[in-house]
Parts: sequence; structure tokens; C-alpha cells
Amino acid sequence: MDKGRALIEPQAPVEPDDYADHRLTEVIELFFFAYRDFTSDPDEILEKYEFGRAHGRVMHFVGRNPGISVAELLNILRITKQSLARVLRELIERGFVRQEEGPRDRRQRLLFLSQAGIELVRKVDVPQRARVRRALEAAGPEARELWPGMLLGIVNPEDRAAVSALVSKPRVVGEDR
Amino acid sequence: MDKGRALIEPQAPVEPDDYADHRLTEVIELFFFAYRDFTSDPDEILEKYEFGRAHGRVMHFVGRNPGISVAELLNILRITKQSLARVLRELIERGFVRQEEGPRDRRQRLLFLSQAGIELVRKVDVPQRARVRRALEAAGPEARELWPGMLLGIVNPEDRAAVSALVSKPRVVGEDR
DNA sequence: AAATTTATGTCAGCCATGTTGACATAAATT
DNA sequence: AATTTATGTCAACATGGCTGACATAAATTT
Repeated sequence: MDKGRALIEPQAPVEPDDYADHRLTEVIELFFFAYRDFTSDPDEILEKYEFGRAHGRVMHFVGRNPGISVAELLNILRITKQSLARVLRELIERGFVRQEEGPRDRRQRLLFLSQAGIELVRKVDVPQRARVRRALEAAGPEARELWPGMLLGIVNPEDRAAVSALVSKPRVVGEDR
Repeated sequence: MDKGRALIEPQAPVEPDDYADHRLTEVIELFFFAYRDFTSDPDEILEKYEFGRAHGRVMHFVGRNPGISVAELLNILRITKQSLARVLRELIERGFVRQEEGPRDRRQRLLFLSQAGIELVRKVDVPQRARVRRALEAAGPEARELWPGMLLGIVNPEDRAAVSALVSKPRVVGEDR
């Protein structure tokens, strides 16, 4: 029903200003649609375990940062400790996450994935990674190098250094590949 | 505390497979962080009006597609009509959205932004557009052309045509620029 | 040693936004 | 005249956020 113009190469170039302006709208809307589908893969799998998106996020970041403290995890997720406590309790009770007393600071409860947790994270990652892989391949080699910088450009400037350090850590969960 | 490797240009190239594999993880995590900050701009402004993110989304897409039917809007948002009804009722009661009987099909309730709605959408858009503009500029001209295709590659294949048509429609809300 | 700060946990209640299921109405279509 | 479609509505429930108040143990400061 909606004809619209071609997405990648607009047929009739409009004025430069309008063009740049419209490109912003395009990216904003695509961001919404992309994220909507991007999150659907994990959701489906977690549902089978009676877990939600929040559980998936916690497991992901614990898996990527074994021994992370609760405070550090809170800083990544940007939620309150009360919100985290709920999902964390369930993950621990059901044996997907394990806590250890901090060796230096015994107040800390360092977080680790159990074997079950590692396996679930892997399972959740499969379709999501496949989705991103397809998008990277379709976009071509130049795009592959540009993706991370572009996404990082959306992040708040004051958080970029921390985010950059975090995402560039080598993979830990799934020592295989 | 976290050193990590440089994000954009890894210092020591690792094995090709590992590299590609890690790039996927990187993009997945960056997508989370980017979306987290991306949505924070609208949230702050809508809060002042005692509206939520859901109201913002409805106003955005109604503004972009004046005269859209409820069914079409539901198909964009992918939520249930009961969920939509709640926010839509508030938006209509408070005079940000207006309904008109469909001229051909009198069962339809076509949706339009009121003047107040147009103004609020513009207000909400300002920081979000600025954020994306900065990211586009920082990423360089090649990236600017690659963004939309890359994001579209994340969308479910069967929805791409519809999404593409939708986002490439010329701007309507904010006839100015 | 005592006082304070920090890391974490917990209880209780609230809010926004999603869900399902059932039913209602008017208009369009068969 | 019967059926389908577009929309709305009621009710109940789930998830994942939030605030505020308070508790405990360990580390740090005075």
C-alpha cells in the first residue's frame, strides 16, 4: 500500500538540507525498528526458561565480565539495585548465576555464570549473532569497520570511554567460537 | 580500571575468525548501550508532560503518517490494541492527537496530530536529532550513506520492504527544517 | 577503638507498558 | 440477511522499571 521511495539510493535527490534532515529521521526510525527485531531473538528463547529480557541482560554481562561486582553491573545496566535484586535472586536460586565473596573486599559479591548459565547465554546468542552477522555481511567490508564507531557515536560522550573499554574486551563466555 | 583494547582500530590483529566473532559481540553490546542513551532524550522531555515513551512513539508515527489508521499504527508498533488504546486515549483527551472518521471507510478512525502534538513532537525531536547528527558527522560521509542499509539489515527480512517504504517517506511533521 | 562510609541486601508499594480473553458496535462486504 | 472487519472497552495479570526506608557487615577514617 505504501509505495515510498527507495531507501538506500533516493531516486530524486532533494535539496541538500532537506536530504540531510530526512536522513536523520530515517536513522531514528530505523533504530526503533532494528532494535524491536534485534531483541526479539533473545526474548523467544528466554521465554522457554520463564526468564525475561532483564535476566538475559544480566547473564550476558556477567558472562562477559566474570567476577563483576554488583556495583559495576548496576553501572552497566543503569537500573536500581532493587530492580537488579529481583532478577539476580531468581538467577541465583535457579542456578544460572553464582556469587563469590570478593577476595580483597569481603563486602563484595562477585558474580559468575554457572555452567547452566554459560550454556543458556550461548543458546540465546546464536540467533542474535546470526542476525548481526547477516547484516554485517550484507553491508559489506567497509561497513563492518564503521559499525562500532557509529554506534559508539550515539552513546553519551561521557560514557564512551567506559563503553568502549567494555565492549572491546575479548570474549569470555563461549571460549569456543 | 578496565583497560581493554582500542575500539575502532584494534592494536594487535587477532585471528580472522576470532576477530569477526568478537566484532559481533561488540556490535550487540554497542546496540544495547546506544539504544539506552538514544531513548533517554525523548524520555526526559516527555516526562515534563507526564507522558511516557509509548506516548512519544505514537505521536512520532502519527506525525510522520498523518491520517494513519489504528490498524496501520498497530502494525508499526507491534503492540496490542488494548495497549495502544490506553496511550491513545490519553493523547486524545489531552488534545495532542485528533481522530477523524475515514472518508471512504467510515469505520476507520484516522489519526492526526493537533497543533500541540506537532509542537511536542518537534520539541522531543530536537535533542534526539542532534545526537544522531553528531554521530553521523563523526562517522564521516561514507558512513552516512551506510547507516540506513546497515540498520535495515537488522530488521526481519519479511518486514524490510514495509519498513523501508515507511522510513523513506518525506518528512511531514515539521514542514520547516 | 569508635565513628563513618561503603557494598550489598531487603521490604513494601507504586507506575508504565506490555499481555490475554471476552464482548460490543457500527459499517462494509458477501 | 448474514458475515466480516475496524475499532473500542472491560477486566485481570506480568514484567521490569521506580522510590523510600531500613539492615548488616566490612572497610576506612578519625
